[in-house]
Amino acid sequence: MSGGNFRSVESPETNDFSGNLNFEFSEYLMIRKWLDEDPSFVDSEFSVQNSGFRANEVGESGARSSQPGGSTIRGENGSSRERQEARERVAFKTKSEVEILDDGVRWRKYGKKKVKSSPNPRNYYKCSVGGCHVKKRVERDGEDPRFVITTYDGVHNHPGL
DNA sequence: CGGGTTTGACCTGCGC
DNA sequence: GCGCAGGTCAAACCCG
Repeated sequence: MSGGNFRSVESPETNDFSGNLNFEFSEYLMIRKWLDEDPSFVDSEFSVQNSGFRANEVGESGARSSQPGGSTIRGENGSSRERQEARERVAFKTKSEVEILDDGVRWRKYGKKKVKSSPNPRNYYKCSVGGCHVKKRVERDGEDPRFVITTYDGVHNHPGL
């Protein structure tokens, strides 16, 4: 039952925003999901979803009015782990032309770095919500520029936007 | 005026 | 001990 707490990502009825999208190409792949304390999760998750993620173009206007659809990554410690500060790291491979994926969280870019593994630079984002120290890493796939790899690092401590 | 973004510099960890 | 790669911070600038 790995990834049981991640079911919330699927929004079976939250398609209200489907008519407000700039482009409905919302497809993402969950590459990896692992806990800092449980290496067993490494490469344990590999799912393909295509239901509810919103990709906004540069300069989207008010598209962030619908509910996040539960896309907010939150660690519901359903296991024996009581470490609420456990570093949950999830890597997503999203097919989008832009890297601005509105998942209901306000991100503040705090750094950009070019990595050797890819000819494209990597962007670092941090949650601008006070008390929420969640970080996000966005990188374009070097082999498939149309794909964007988004890595979430941490768990949100604030209610959905 | 405030928040957010940008770019370079600096720091840390790991490998050799 | 040094070098490389990755990650983070900070000052300045831009936009709303």
